[in-house]
Amino acid sequence: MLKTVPTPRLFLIDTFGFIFRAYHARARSGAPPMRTSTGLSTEAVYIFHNMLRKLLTVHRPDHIAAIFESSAPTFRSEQFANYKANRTEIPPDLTDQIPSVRRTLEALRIPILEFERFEADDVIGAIATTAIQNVKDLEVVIVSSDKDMLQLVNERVFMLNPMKDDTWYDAAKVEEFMGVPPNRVIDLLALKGDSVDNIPGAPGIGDKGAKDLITQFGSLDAALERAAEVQRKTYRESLQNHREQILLSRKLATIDTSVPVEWRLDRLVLAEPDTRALKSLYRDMEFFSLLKELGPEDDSHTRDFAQLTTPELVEAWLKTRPGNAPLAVTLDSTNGFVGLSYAAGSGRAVPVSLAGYLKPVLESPDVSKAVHDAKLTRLQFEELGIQLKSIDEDVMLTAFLVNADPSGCSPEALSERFLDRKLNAAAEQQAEASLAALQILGPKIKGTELERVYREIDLPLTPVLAGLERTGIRIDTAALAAQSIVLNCQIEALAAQVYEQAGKTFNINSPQQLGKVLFEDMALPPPVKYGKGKSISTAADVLEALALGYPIAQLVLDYRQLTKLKGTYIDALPLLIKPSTGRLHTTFNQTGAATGRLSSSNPNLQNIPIRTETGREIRAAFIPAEGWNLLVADYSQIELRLLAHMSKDAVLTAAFQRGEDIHTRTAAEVFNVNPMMVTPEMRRGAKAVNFGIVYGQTAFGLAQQLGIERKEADVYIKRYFERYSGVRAFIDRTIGEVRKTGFATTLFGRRRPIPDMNSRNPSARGFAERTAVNTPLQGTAADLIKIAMIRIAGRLAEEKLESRMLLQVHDELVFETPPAETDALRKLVKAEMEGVYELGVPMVVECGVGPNWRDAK
DNA sequence: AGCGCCCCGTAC
DNA sequence: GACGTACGGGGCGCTA
Repeated sequence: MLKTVPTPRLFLIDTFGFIFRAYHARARSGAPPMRTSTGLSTEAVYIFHNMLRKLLTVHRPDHIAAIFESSAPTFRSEQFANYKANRTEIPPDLTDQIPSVRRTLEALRIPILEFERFEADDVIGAIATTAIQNVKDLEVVIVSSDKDMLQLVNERVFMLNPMKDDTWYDAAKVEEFMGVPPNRVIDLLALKGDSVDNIPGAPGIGDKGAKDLITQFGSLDAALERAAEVQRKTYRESLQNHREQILLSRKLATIDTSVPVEWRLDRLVLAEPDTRALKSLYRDMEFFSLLKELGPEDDSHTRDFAQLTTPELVEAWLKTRPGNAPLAVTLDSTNGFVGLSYAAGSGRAVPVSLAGYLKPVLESPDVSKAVHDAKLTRLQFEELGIQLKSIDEDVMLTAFLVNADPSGCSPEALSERFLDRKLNAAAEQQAEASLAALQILGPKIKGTELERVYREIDLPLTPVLAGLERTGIRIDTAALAAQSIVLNCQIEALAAQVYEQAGKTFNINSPQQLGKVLFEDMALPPPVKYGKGKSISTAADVLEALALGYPIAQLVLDYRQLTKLKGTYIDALPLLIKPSTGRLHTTFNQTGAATGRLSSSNPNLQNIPIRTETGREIRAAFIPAEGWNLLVADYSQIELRLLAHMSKDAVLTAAFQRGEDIHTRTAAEVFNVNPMMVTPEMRRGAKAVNFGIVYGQTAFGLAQQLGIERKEADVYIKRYFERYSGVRAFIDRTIGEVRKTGFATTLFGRRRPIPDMNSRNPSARGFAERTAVNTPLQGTAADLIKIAMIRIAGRLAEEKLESRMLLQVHDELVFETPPAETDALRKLVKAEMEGVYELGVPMVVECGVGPNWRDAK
């Protein structure tokens, strides 16, 4: 029986022709450019990749090659200076994609052919011609969207246009499409020209004319010879007068199938795709859906290059590390790999299942570790039962000290900024990137005050914070559940009243709808202050101003407060309790605030309510371990004390030294009365002034805050600075220095760039100036409490106390403590916090003990 | 449906 | 325009 053997086929891809057309087709379509998160264009790669994939699956080529254009000048451009002149302006974002196009081909294991000085067209023509001459029965398929290529079509050469719905061209199809058979395509082009390739053609003869002339005379040569017979005057004269140009055009349009290219069919074989390379490409290009298709599991054998998949490989690799080299470590928990590197190019990934074999090294105090985020990495390894030792470098913290930009410290941001490359997601590459970034960032802080902040504050704080996070805090969920029910009733009742007053129902939560109801439907007097954007502000201060005259305003205020507390805290917090510990574990971020303060998230435990009664109920749900106490220690007026220290203002300093109530003192100064005569109202005003000074408040803001006239606020501020002249001088001096250096600096040398100090925009400049004054105060306070935390944690360990530090809230620390230790802890904490650093004024810490956070006061 | 931005409100 | 530093929820418009 006869077996039908499929005809072998060689596919030749016109690479540049394709990506060029694909790019422009997409650009013309008006679709937004496809880019990675870092701005790298990817659409040409994407389209090219999809074309290849379809080609490979639909046609299953046995033989294939992607032809690349020579980057050097070609013999054609030497021959005719303007050749393809209109095509040479390749947009830069397309040029940028060419290396990735190459990677795509390499990953799909499609052979690449490139010959110096030859056009892709000619190379394709030459290969197609020699292929069918030399290999019996072989068919050639040209993959191109360039109609010029149709001249190559014959009974064994075909063209496939992936841009045009995979149209398949054999000789008949060429004739149908072009109106002439393949061997006359060059004649046709010679007459009609080609603006893209800058082939001039015959002036006055277009598509239709060219086709008709070739059909009528059978060929261009015949048409030229018998030009006199042409009826239409423009055609006749064009043929007669532009003979040279037409012949040159034909020469340019002719694909030169005789260029000497050497190739071997057995080299142009399609192999299995390199999955590892494909994944890496997809990651870099952010083709996440394609990445997902490949699936995570076959990583183990496709990544064997960088992967240590057996204990033996792990042991062998570890031995390659020079004894003194710091080891960069990452843990990619999503994919389940530990990343390791001790030098550029040494990166390896170890499956988490084999992490145990790393334990001796990771836990060795003699092997120095470098990580991106010490606190996170420490906690991640604890989950694997590994206690990392000697974490001597934290790249994230180093980067933050170099540039206090909360958004610029992620591995991705650092990789892009300092390594000028997109971060690959593979664990071993992350480790390498950490090392590389550290090599650039480390020297920037070496020998400066920043290095001391790093070595003495931020880095030693990481295990302390890890402890706080690991411990978590206990929550009285039953109390919160009960509150939720009560609040629900109250909220519903309030909503009903609001709807009744409004005469309709609407979404009270929508400031937009609320604004319409209040100021349009109900015609309440709108605030002088409008919202920044389009809609009228319905902010609390606006509603407060209306509350006396219009009951609905107060109802909305109450509604807002209750829904806020319920949504943000009462209902949200219990959901975040970790089942394995039954407690709430926040994350403290050391690079979350530009001043050097910590921030807290998931949940944010630094903004738990305290001001309102309902809010305090929430605070009461934060409780110590069964039978223990909660101890709260907070710095009294730390920022104003720092202001006294830094400004050396005599009045402020004396007031703190005498242990006076600072707001009463300020009231006495500003209102020029004896402290005994200060009323609560006066003290309230003075307190607002004191806060305002720290934040750089203006008279307008103070007036707004206190509900007084601007002029009156002006007087307060003027008197304040008359009495506290040292503060005035400090503010002026600080602004001057920050303007000069561009940085605001804390007492310990932590610094924050303030770029807008010389801005022509008065608003931006004002903002910069306020920041310049506030940052040293806020930042120094942050430094101080961090140092205190490190010392307290040290003493808790040394003295083997069971008490645990739970939370930090900027100027406050929260502990849980067994009754037997409570007194000792109170003394210890107070001493360490107050004695953290000697200032020109005393530091005062107030401690409270209680059964919950609200009552520990 | 998911993302980003705005408004608003909570803390220090 | 007007008070510094954060985080987060809900609304809402945009994009896919």
